[in-house]
Amino acid sequence: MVTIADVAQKAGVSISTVSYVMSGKRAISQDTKDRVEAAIDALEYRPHASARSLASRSTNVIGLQAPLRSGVDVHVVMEIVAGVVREARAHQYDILLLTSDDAEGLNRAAGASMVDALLVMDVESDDPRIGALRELSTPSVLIGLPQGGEALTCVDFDFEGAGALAAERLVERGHTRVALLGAPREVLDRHTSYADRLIRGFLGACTAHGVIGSVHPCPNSVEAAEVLDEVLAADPGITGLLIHNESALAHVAARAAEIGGLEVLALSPADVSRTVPGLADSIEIPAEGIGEAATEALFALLAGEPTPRVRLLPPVLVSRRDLVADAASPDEAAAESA
Amino acid sequence: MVTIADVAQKAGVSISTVSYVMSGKRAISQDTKDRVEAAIDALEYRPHASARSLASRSTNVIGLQAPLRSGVDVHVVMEIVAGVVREARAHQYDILLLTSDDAEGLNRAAGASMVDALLVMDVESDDPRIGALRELSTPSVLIGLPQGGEALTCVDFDFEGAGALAAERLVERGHTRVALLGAPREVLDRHTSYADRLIRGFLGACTAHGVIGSVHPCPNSVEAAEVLDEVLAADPGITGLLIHNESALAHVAARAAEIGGLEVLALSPADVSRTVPGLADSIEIPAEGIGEAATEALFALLAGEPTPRVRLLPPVLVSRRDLVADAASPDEAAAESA
DNA sequence: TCGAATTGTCGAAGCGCTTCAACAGTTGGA
DNA sequence: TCCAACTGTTGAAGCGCTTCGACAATTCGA
Repeated sequence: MVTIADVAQKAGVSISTVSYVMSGKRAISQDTKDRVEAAIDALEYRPHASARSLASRSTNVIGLQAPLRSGVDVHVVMEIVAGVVREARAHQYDILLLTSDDAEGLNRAAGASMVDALLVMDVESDDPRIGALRELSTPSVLIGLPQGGEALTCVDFDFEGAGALAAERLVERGHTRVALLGAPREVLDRHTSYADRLIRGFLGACTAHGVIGSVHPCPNSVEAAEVLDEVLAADPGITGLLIHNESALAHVAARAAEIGGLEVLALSPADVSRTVPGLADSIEIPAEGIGEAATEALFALLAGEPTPRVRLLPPVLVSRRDLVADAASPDEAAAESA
Repeated sequence: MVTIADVAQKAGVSISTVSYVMSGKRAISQDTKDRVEAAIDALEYRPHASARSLASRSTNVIGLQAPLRSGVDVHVVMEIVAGVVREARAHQYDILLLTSDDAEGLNRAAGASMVDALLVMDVESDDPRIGALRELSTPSVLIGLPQGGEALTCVDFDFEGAGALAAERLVERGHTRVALLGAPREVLDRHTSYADRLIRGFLGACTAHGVIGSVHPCPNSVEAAEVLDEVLAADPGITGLLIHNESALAHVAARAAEIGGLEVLALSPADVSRTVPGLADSIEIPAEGIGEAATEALFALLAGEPTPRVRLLPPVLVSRRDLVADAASPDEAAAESA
């Protein structure tokens, strides 16, 4: 293996000069710099990561705790991870993947100084990991917005705002009974932060606008269509739907189209909702953007810059009304059935 | 931070004794061992990963190059990654996530001694990374079976065998014209190893049994159903289908049920095919098992144990005929239309 | 009962890097 | 002309660990 000593020898300078050329922490004459860089290139020198980290007390690695658990929306998780990795690489950082969803993984990575910082996904309301993170001196950012996470930096999509925006949009389109088909039951039962917040925003806006809203868990499979049947059987007055379930979206949308007289609003990553026909409006989850924003926040923390405690990416309603045959609004549905 | 010196002092022994207690590389009296372990617990000592790796010349980290690129089946990728992580953790190894899908990421991780070994997913036939890996002295295992990968250890599901098994099963059920709806076009165009092999196995078995088989790219969306329509329009004699596309599976199966007279065989992870109604037979992709097997192979390599160059996990046909109303076989279809 | 083998422990030499303190050489203000 | 202030470079001291060789102390075969 080629070490810094080899480079120094080849360039005819001392080891420390090579180090200073690489880090730029001391002024070096152009001439010396050139010789050192030539030697580095010629030898294909790569500094030994552990040696560097031992001496400098930083690893240039971020620990990412990503859930590979059941029920989560793999598509969204992957995009968030992609955003994290991209942003991290832009800062010369690498990602250590931690998948045990407990505090132990965090303690291990931080305790062994394997990482400079931690990024934690899929945090639940009242998660034991929050306490663990608070104990740690390692900086961290949560992707999510749990209760009890006050002292930590949180970044997420504004699910509460999205729920409200969706409800308002449905109200605006004339619906008076609306339903949210969301995450599968196991996710709701875990009180995953985003699911809770979406529900709160949706029902809150329904109440505020005096319309009747209901919430239903929804499996990640074709059975979602049957859930829609059940929901409509229980309340045939429902005409507006918000779907927040990537795997169920296409099935529910298809069934809704069969039934007719329904308007479906999707909450999903853009590339998912775009492939589903018949969706006039949708709210896009900027999954990759969440990963990026969280990583940015982490770097700000690492740099000691002031960072807002909570950053929520705003929901944006995207309309494809001009591209798609107008979906049923209640009036049209009434006209049809007349 | 608490160091090995703190532990040594607290236990009243030398630093090297502490090290030997932890590694077990030298005999230590039970008494001393107990005192050292008590000190470790009391101080919550965690060895500094970089210091350890610098001294021992090994990192206990595996670099995993996982694709976050478009078109791949995120579900399968996630499961493979989960299998890798689980097996790695069982050996006290961590995973460094490399997502740039080029050779540079591999060179960087290996060159900087960040990893002890490399695991590379989603390898294409004739992939430039194969050459890079061969140059490297870092051991590596490919998940996939590319052309030109001869000199490297490869682990994968036996897609060729699965294609053949599927075709044979369809033949056995009496079909004489069969079609494979597979990966989206972009994946086929890339000549991703698994897609190529599946096709080869499928068509090979068709030829061997004298039935007519065709292959069609299939988008990851509801449009897959339209592809089925087109395929049947072009050749109405087709009665047997093999679907290898997680996102398209439910849509194609649903359309096939509408049309009637078709038998659908799925090739997908068990938890995906299980949620789709009307699938009598399926071949399960043991995604997590692939990750595990690949990681096992990597550890064998690392331990200097003899390792087979290629390991393919065998396809297994799972029948739910006893659970599901029997899907149409050509005879029944004939009976129906009569 | 003696030397050889075994057991348990320790000191010290690195692993490859960063960074501090020091210093030679140059510049420039008074 | 002299000294203060830079500029550019270096040697050496670690960072926290592993591991080699050495060495007491103990055990054991003859």
